[in-house]
Amino acid sequence: MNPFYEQVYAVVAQVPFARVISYGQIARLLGRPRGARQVGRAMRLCPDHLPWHRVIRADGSVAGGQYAPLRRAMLEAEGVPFLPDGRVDLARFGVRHLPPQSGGARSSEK
DNA sequence: TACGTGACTTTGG
DNA sequence: CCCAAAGCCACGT
Repeated sequence: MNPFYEQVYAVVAQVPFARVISYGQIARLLGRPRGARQVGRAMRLCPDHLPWHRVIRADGSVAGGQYAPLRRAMLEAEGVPFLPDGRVDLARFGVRHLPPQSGGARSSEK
């Protein structure tokens, strides 16, 4: 397997509970700002031990084609609320840097 | 080796 | 605010 894929899996595995990240975000962390699609391709392999359901689009909408609704349910089960638009509030649940802390993502503030 | 496709992102109308 | 088009990278055929 190419190192890039392993890197993608590593990042996704580091994503904490009740938190989401976008394909482009992961790609950027790996040094491939244009590799968002390749991240999606890597996710397509769907490693069972990975929280692949925490990986969504940059706009907050859930991808995954046939499994999109399933992933949405999994996220809600973790405590990630979905907006009526069918999107996640990346401003509060979008991981900015790892490890993620309450900084900016706290639901008990302002 | 070349063409087509896609779990994406960003910019323009 | 919503819709459409272009750009990019890898993999499959």
